[in-house]
Amino acid sequence: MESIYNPQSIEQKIQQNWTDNKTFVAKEIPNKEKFYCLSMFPYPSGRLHMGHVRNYTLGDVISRYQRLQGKNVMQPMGWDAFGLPAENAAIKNKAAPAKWTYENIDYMRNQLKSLGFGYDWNREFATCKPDYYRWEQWFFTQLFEKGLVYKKNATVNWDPVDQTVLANEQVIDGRGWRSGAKVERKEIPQWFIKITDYAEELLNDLDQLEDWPEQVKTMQRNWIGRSEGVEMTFAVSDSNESFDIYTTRPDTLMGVTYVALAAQHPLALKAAETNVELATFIASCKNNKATEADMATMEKLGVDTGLKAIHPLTGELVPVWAANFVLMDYGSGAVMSVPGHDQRDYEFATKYGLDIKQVIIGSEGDDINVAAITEKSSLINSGEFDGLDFDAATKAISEKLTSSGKGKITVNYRLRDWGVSRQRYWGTPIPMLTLENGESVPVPEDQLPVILPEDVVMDGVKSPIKADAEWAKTTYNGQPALHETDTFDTFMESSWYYARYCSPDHDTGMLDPEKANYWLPVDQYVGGIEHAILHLLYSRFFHKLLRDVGLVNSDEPFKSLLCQGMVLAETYYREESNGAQTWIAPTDVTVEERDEKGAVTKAISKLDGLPVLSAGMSKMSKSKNNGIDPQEVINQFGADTVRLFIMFTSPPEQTLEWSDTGVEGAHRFLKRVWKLAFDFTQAGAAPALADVTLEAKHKNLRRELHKTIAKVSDDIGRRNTFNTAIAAIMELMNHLAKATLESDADKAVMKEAVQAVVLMLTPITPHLSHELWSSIGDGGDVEEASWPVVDEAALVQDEKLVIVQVNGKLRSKITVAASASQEDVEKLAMSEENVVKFVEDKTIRKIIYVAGKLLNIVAN
RNA sequence: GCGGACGUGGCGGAAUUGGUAGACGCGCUGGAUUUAGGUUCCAGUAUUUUAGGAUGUGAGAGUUCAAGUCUCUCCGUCCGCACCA
Repeated sequence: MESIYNPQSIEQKIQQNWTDNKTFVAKEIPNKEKFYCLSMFPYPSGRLHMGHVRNYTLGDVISRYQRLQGKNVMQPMGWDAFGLPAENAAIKNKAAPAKWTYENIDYMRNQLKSLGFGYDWNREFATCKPDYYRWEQWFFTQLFEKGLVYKKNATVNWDPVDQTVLANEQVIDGRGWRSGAKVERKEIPQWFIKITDYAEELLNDLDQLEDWPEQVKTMQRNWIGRSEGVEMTFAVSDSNESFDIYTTRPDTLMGVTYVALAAQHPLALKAAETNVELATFIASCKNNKATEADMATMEKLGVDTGLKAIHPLTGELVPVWAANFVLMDYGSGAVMSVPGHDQRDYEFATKYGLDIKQVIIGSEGDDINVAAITEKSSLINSGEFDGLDFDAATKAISEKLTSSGKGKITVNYRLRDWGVSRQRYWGTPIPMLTLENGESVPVPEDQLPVILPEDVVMDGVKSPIKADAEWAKTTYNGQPALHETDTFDTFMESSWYYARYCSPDHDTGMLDPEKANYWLPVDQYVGGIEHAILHLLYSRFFHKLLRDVGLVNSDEPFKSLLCQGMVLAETYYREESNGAQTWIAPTDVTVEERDEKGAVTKAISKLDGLPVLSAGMSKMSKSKNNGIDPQEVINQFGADTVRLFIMFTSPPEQTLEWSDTGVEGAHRFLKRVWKLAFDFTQAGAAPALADVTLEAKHKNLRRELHKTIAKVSDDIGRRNTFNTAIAAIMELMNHLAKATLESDADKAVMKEAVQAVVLMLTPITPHLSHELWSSIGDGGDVEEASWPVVDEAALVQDEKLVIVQVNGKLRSKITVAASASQEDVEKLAMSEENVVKFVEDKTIRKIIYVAGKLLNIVAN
């Protein structure tokens, strides 16, 4: 072997070896424990960024570790290939989105290969290919037949820049998640999937996901937003109209002094026909779609509709108001207002001079003249319900409403049905037809797939399949019909790709159920926290849909979930004369000075030598120009160094701060490992451990080794704390570097240790380990080797270090025989000079002994 | 406003079951090698000190023989949701 570690000369060769030997091609093997490890597939944007590298390194380390554990591992990779950036790039480059996408895929595939990830490339697919999306179209028509799909003319979020509809989830702070444009409201026909039919199950099944981060489950619970309450009907006085309201506080029903409708409520709209003030108010609400955060703090405004509603229990008349804070799409778009016991209603009532009635006893200090009493306690001023507490009152009142047919107990969800229509070109065509009579029918199965033409010209305004009037024309049962020209939300493709990997070439169905049920559920899913709600909720929903059409037999798609943190880097800028900031890439900056906190106080540009300002650490991004190109680091140090640095610097869920010196440190460590292995090969043949006599130093070294094996196995296999696993290997290396290589026993122990180090590093630095194993291994490739086993006998200590404390303070450390009794230890401790000094003029009150570990003498 | 996570050296971080606080790495200091720089190797690196110790994990209290770890109050940072009736 070479004496010097030279990653450039080995990595490519080894990657080729993996390809040639089909090392990572996975097959269903009955009676062998399977392990399906999946990292979230990338959008083919052009180049890998450091976030991808972190994500995929985590997945690869876990996969390779499980493989060494003897499991049948499947780790696939593919492309989330539909989406907006391809259209934008196409407009800019005057090329078709398909061409741009396929070129990016080719480039990024090579990048992934250069990082040495152990993917089964036979399973690769891109979601923009008809042999993938045809099954998505087929599935949608199945959902239509099952009544889980409907078309609705609805107010949607309209992104004026991207010219498309956004799902609620794609609106962030009132702006489009990609364009950042202020979202407007617009009414157009949309296709929806009834995810709300599965709300209860999506909520309840979160409880079985023991290996998901609590944070993600909490976010999903809040997003589904289940609440229990009562729905009741208020009749409108002097008319035959009525409307429903929803409340979670039926106990306060007797305190209702008015009701409030959403501005868009049908009754409000109708009343506005003869009420100019109301019409003006409704119009202003429509235009005033501020950001959601602003809305929460926005002034509560309303207008009296002039209508009177009849209280369902007392028969009293209460005024009906239209108010800007009532949401049309939650509950029924109307609320009963109890200003005495709801702070928002209280403020509204105070503002408009409406009655405030107390029906709940407050605690001491509460004053209905100052604020609403929102706690739950006993009822007053509520007639027959006086004295009841919240639960009893809720029960009694809802029973009374139910028996008189004026209300019922209901459950409400914050979750809305999933609008899947997009007015974009680069997506899966929605497989629906509009007949001449206006009826919508699914495209018959024998006419699927509806193919998206790839050879198109983007004009930047209209989708090519909308611009070409001929494209939509077709027939249905001999009658003229038109194809839907909208495409699916790209979350549709990513909602089932994990299942398609099990049988990517299956061409007679969406999935091959036998293969799908062999591999599913995914054992370990790795991806960004930004998908905590949308992608992960939709995938869970799709899995249940797949189950309900008999394609899979599990309830949940992802058994265990790991969400990696962001990658940060130093950020530098210059203040321009007009006040704008110009961001300067950290690779173009030389740091000259840091303060005692390590913050950069002086830095200059390498390009012009003039000073630049530091903005500290922030997420690697285009806008801050602080991305580090993985390719450049790979070229300089090799893939293994990048992988090691990323895994060592932070625990996986935390943010990772990029550091050039840290990368060098990781590289330095690999050079030391290489040197140790090289020196070992130069020392001559090593005899078997069984054939040598071990001295104390050998036993100590073996104990360190096996302690390390135990820790690394636990850290990687159970805790997912790769950083501490690597630290333990480094610590072991520090011991090994000091060991001599002279006697046969030296060599035998070193052989065991070097082999274990190389094996333990295999998941993290697979190229280095592969190469070293060919020189120091027992034959065969390291990918086929087994994870080192802890030798319990080597862990046994003849002597133990006992910490001696006096009154809880460390006074001495003594070494005792492992068999020593408490009495022996006490005697030894009492003979320690430093212990005697602290107890001699005191009375010993108590002695605490933790066997073989700690002795605490309590004295005063 | 609601929910969640977190707060430890110059920096990233470790301490898994309440039992030696600061593993490992970076940086820094000194030394060896070298014409020099770089590389590599060795030693040191929480604060303070009268060199015995004392202090120290955001602040304050509490429980305990023993608290970074458990309890309470407060402060701060980050993330998610946000007029949800």
